[in-house]
Amino acid sequence: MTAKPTIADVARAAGVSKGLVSFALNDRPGVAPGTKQRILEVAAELGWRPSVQGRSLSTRLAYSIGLVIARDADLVAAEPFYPPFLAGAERVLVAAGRTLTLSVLGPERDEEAHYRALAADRRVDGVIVGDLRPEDPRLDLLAELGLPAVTLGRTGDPRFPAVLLDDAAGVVATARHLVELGHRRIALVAGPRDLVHGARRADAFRAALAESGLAPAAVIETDFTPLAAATATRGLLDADPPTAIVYGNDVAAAAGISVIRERGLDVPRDVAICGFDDAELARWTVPALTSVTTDPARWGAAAATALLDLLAGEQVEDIDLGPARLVVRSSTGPAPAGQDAPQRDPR
Amino acid sequence: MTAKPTIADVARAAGVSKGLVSFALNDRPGVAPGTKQRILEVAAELGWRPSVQGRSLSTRLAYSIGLVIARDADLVAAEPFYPPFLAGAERVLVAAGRTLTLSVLGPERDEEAHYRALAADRRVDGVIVGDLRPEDPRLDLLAELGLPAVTLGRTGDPRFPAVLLDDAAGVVATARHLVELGHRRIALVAGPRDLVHGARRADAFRAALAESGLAPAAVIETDFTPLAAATATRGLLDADPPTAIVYGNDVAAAAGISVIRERGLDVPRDVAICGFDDAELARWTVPALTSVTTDPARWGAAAATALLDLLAGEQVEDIDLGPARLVVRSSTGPAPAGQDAPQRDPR
DNA sequence: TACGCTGCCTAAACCGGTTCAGTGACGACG
DNA sequence: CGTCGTCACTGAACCGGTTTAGGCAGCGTA
Repeated sequence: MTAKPTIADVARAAGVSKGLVSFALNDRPGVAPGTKQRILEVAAELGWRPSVQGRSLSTRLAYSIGLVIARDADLVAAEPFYPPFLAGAERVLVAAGRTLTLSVLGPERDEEAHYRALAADRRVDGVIVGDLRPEDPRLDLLAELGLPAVTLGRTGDPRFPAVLLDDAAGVVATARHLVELGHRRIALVAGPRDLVHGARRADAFRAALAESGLAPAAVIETDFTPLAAATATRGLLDADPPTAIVYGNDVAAAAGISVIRERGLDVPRDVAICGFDDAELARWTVPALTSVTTDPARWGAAAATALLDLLAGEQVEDIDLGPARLVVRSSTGPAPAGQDAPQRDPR
Repeated sequence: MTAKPTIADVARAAGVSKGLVSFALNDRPGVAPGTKQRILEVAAELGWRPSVQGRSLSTRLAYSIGLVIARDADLVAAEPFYPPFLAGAERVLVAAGRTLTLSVLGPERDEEAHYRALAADRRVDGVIVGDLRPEDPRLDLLAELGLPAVTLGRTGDPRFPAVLLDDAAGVVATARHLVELGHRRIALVAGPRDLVHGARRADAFRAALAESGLAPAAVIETDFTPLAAATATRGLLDADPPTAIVYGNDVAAAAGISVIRERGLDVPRDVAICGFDDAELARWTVPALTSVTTDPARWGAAAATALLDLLAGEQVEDIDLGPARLVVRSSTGPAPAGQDAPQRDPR
C-alpha cells in the first residue's frame, strides 16, 4: 500500500513467477485463462502500474515521440499553427500512454546533431517531421538512424508516410474567388520557396491564375514573419500596386492590412486581402480576413495516429485530410472598377 | 563502433570495473586522478553516451519536466503566450539534457488524475504550474505526491518557489497612461477572476484608478477568448460607453477593436484600446496596440532554470522578473473632449 | 610488529520490467 | 506401455546504468 507495487509484488501475491505475470499482463499466449484472470485481479487490487523506466530499459523503447521545431523562437511565437497542432497530437498520444518530446531549436543549434542525439539516447521512438524542404536532408538522416517518421506534407519519399492536407486546393479556391470578384492584378506574399508547402502553394497559385489566362502580379518570397510581410507589402504598393494580395498566413495578412491602411488605402475597396490557416485571429482583424482553413489540430491528431500505427508495425499509407477550404469574410470584395475592368466571360 | 557502447564496454577497454567508470563519469571522489583521466579518454574515444533509460531505472529519475496545460484546445490555440514560453523553457532544458513533457488536457480530462499518473509513472521529475488559482488545489496535490514544482506567479505558498513578473505594474502603468490622456471612463475586460493573475490585475487596475480618484467604468470577467471579449465589448458600447477599454490579452483587444469599428466608431478617437502581453500581433493590428510586455520566453527560461535548481537540491528563492513594461502604440490617444473634461490636477 | 586508517578499486546487488531456455504434468498416439 | 508433443509455468539472464559492501595495499602510529 505504501510503496508502488512492482511486478515482483504481483507475482508473489498471485503465487506465480515474475515472467508469467509479464506474460499475462501483455496478454501473450501460454497462460491458462484462470491463472491470467487471477493475475490481472491481483494486479488491479494492488494498484500495479507498469514502470515506464523498467519497461523502457528492456524493450529499448522510449514511449515518446519527438517533434523538432527548427525555427527561430520569434517565428514560432508568431505562428499560430503550433498550439492547436500540439494539442491535437497530444490528445492522441496521451490516450496511447505516450509522451510528446518537444524540441525548439534556435538557429544556433545544429538540427542534424539534435536528431542524432535523440536517436542515440533513445529519447524518442519516432518523430513527426514538419517544415519539409524538397530533397529534405533530414529524410536520409532519419533513414540512416532508423528512426520511424511521419512527414507533414508529401515529399514523394516512399520511406515515410505523409499526412497531408490539400492546401493547394485552398490556394486555388482563393485565386478563383478573387478572379470571380474581378481582380486581375493579384500578388502572392509567400512563405520560403525552399519549404515544400511554400513552393507548392506558389505553384498552385500560378496554375489557378493561368486557368483564367492571368499571371501573378508578383510572387514575393518571405520568411513567413509578419515583419517580412509588411516589407513585402510596402514594396508592392510602391510600384504598380495589385488589387488583391494573398498571404501565407493570417498574421502576415494582418501585417499587410496594417501597411495598406497606413498608406490611406482601404481594405477591401482598394486592395483585397487573403490570409491562410484561418487562425482565431482571422475573425478579429478589421476587416475580418478571408482565409483558408487548415485545421492544425486535425493534422496533429492524424500525424500522431499515423506514427503510432507505424510504430506498432502496421503498414501505413499516406493520410489525406482532404482539401483546405476557403472561408470568405470581409477582407475581400469586388475589384476597384475602371482601372482593370473585368472582361465578362461570354459563358 | 557498430553498436552503441555501454558502460561495460568502457570499463573493459579501460581495464577497470563498471562501478569505477560510473564513479569517474559522475566525478565522485575515490578515483585516482590518472585513472579518471584514462577512463574519460576511453569513454570519449568510444563515443560513449549515457543511456537515459538505464540511468532512469537506477536513479528513479525521468530526466524530464512536465508542463500541464489544462485549457480548452481552442483557448490554447488563441493564446499567443505558450509558444514563446515553451521555446524559452526548452532552450534551458535541452542544455541541461532534460526533456519537456507537455500535456494539453481538454475539459474532458481529469487534471488531478493526470498529475497523479505523471507522478506514479515517474514520467517527470518536477512540473511547472501555470494558470494559478487562489488556494489552488494542485499545490496540495503536488505536495502530497512529492512532486517538485515551480509556479508561474506567486501564491504565497511557501512550499513552491514562484517565478513572477510584476504584471500589476504593467496594469498600473496602463491605467496611468490612460488617465494622463484625460480618460475618466475606463473599462477592463479581464480574464477569469478565479485565476490569480486575473484577480491581481483587476485589483491593480482599481487601485491605480483610485489614485486619481476614479473607479473603473466596468470590470467584465471573461474566459480570455476573443469571442468573449467581443461580447463584452458590445455590452460596454450598448450602455454608457467608456472612452477607454483595457483587455487581458492582445487577441482579445483585437476583437475589441473589431467590434468598435463595426459600430462605426474610431480607435483611438472614440475609444482607446489597450492589450496585454505584447504579442507580435500587437504590432500589426490597425491601429497598432498599446500593450504591456510580459516576455513569455524569459518566463519560460526562468521557470525551467528554477525547477532545475530545485531538482539539484538547491534552495530556490522566488524569482522576480521585474515589472511588466507599457509599450505605447497608436491604439491609445487623448480622451474625446467635452463629454467628460479632465479636471486639472492643481499640483 | 601489530594495528588502524585512508585511498583506490572490485564484485555483486539493485532498479523493474521482458525474454528465453528448460521443466514437469498430462494427453494422444503407435 | 513407452514416447512424443503440448501446455502451463519457473528460474535466470538481460537491458545499462548506480550504489554498496568489502578487499587490498600502503602508510602512520603505538
